[in-house]
Amino acid sequence: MNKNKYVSVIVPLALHNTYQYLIPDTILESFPSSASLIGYRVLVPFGNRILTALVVSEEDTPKVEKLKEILEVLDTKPLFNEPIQKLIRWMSDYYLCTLGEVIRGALPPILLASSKCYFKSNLTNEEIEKLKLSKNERAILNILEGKKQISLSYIKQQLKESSVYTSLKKLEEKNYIIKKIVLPKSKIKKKLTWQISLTDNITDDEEDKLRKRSPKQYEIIRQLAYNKKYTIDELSSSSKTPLTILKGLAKKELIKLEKIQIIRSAYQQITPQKIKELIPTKEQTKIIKKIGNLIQSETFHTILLYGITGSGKTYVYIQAIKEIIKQNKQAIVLVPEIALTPQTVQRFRNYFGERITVLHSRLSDGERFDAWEGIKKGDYDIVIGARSAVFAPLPNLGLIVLDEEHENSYKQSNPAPRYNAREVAIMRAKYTNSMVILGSATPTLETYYNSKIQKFVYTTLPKRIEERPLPPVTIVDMKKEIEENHWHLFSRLLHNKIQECLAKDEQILLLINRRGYSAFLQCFECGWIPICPNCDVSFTLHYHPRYLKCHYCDMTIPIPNTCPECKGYKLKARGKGTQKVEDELIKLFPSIKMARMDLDTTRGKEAHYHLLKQFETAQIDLLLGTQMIAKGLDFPNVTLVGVVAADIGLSLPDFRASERIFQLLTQVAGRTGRGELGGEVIIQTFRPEHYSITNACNHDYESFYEQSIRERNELSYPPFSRLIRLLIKGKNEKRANNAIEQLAKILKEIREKEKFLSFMQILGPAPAPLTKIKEQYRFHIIIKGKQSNELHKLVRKSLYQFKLPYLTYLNVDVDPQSML
DNA sequence: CTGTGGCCGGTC
DNA sequence: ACCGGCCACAGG
Repeated sequence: MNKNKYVSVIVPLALHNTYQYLIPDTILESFPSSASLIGYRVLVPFGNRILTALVVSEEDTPKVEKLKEILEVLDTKPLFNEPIQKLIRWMSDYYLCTLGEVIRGALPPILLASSKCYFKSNLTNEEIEKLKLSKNERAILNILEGKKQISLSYIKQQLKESSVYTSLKKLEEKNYIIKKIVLPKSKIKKKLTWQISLTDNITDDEEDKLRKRSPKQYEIIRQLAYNKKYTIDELSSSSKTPLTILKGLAKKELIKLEKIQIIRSAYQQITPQKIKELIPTKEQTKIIKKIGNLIQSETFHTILLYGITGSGKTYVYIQAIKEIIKQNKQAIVLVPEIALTPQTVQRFRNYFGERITVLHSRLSDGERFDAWEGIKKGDYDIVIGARSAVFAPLPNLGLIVLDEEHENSYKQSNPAPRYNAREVAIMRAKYTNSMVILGSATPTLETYYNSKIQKFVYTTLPKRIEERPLPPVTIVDMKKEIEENHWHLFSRLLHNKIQECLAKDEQILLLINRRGYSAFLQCFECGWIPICPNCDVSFTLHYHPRYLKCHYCDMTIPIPNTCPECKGYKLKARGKGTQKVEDELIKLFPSIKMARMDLDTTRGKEAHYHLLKQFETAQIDLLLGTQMIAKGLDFPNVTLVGVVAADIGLSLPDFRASERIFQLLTQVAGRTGRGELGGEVIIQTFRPEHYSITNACNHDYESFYEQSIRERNELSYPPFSRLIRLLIKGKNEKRANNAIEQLAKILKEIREKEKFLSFMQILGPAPAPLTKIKEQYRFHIIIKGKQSNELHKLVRKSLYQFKLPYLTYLNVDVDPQSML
């Protein structure tokens, strides 16, 4: 009946508008008249390309005159259910970004592919040389010469700045090149294989016949006797089993031969292991009961699970999930960085086997697609994943667990949507009447505060399992070490402890706090430091092999022999990078078996997994690393944790600096004393009196909280206020600077005009602490206000009036984590 | 006149 | 984001 003929879609770009299209009759007819296309993906022409877009509404009248038609409907079911659609709207509203940006952040990239342009040359090399051509045209033809087809993006990349479009168009007009537009793949290929299964028990008679007449077929039947089902590659014949043999068997109806889909999964090597059922502690039982009651109520709640390191939080998650599954609902488990936590995946596998899948950014397109589809179909009860798994399309969500709730990897800082998975999880739970469990041994001040004011339900595990004590922590005052003329990377105490540990065949974790810890080069005559020309930060010195590298733009240069300023030769290393610590360790303990775990050594897809496996199987005595070794590892044989320099990062211009140090130290200290061997922690620092360090040393979260929250209150920082950061960047310094001035002016004008906004503080404009990254100059404004909605109103109104100048870019960051 | 690069604004 | 169109300027 009066079926709507028009749809409005959002395109996955930074555009605020929705765009309307006509549904062609052919498509209209193929759907029942009652069906709605809302939430479906469609292929649409947009400008001169083709995009995957998402339908958000239907209309029976056109909004503008000339409408284009939808090319194709890509889904057979809405991609998002209603709560997720609501969540997407909320995100665009709250994080001040477009709907297009939100769906780009929420969907696996292949689901939003757009068309690609390719070019092919009609000419041979000699013909090109004879022709009269412009510089650009010749360059393009040279790129295309002898190649099958070259993508537009590659040509643009090769020709850098110069405008290629006019040249390409001319060449096409002259018929020298052919343009080809390739539509986005609407469906990713499924991986298929043949599955062979025994139809019935074979009679002796038949078996006999087979053995005599067709030995190859007989061989297969014999194998199937062990296991009723095989895929074709699993059949353990010497060579590949020819399909014809199987077909022969199928014809005799002895086996069933079907095509099935192979689910690509990144975590196949993690198979369920038999485990003995744990006996919960009294505290665990109490919390599980409390959470169970809340789950029974089927109403939205956020629960803080504050449990010290090693207190058995994962067990509580597992029991809560079991409860959810009983209600025929599903759960999401968010972990900070999945590559670092194969142990967590393993534990969930042990409990839930095949009903769990993994979702994170390192998956291949195929793996991600398969996982996504499976989740939507209801093949899984549990999705475990990093930040973006908060959008997993579980049909009947009941619970979201955020493990290590304090981790800042839950906040996406680039690109937009600059969201925090913790807030998004809470909103999603609200829209679905679900529960959220935030677990941490060092909750963020914001979260702990929320539990104090009863916004969150507070639960706690104050003791370690099996009554194991927290490890004793010793602070070594490095100032004293130097006063006593012991000028070394390792204090005498830490040195001795490492030695003892090695002698006892126990394992060691050594933490290098990377922030500001990297080594750099300096001329000892004039003080010159090599600075990256693109980013205005000092180059980091690398040792094996030796070169200088900028950690912001990856630019690499050889180490200079002489100082370009004073022509002196005294260029020396300053600071202590992980590699330098490694060298020092080898010098002190020549026979030590160690591994370094940092961004440089864990590039590969499974590098983490292998490193940790080696550590687990004691092929390594000492694991040296940055913050990543502080996260969630559970190795009972680790009896010593050393922190080389705890105070690095403490004096950064960031109101969260002391919180981060406290979290880091508490977490890393928690990596030991997890087995019968016990353990201890040595923290080296130049500021032994700082409350982040002393409180971490005493395992005293409560005192740390009291002191920090007082500070936050006095300075009116979160949770007592909200922040929005506006950053403008551009290659042209003056232009970017003018733009931020302009924006500040508008903000201030609006604040004056609207009385209720008069309490908003506008800080800046100022150059950002990192003034230049990748040749772009950066300026920012930070806006602070008590009320989140007023803050949003001010910024939204200002952005509406503000026109961004050419070649400058604006980042809006709501609740920023970092202001550098 | 053409080629090129900067700038602006539209994309249903 | 990406592209087409407009304009100004250089070079013949």
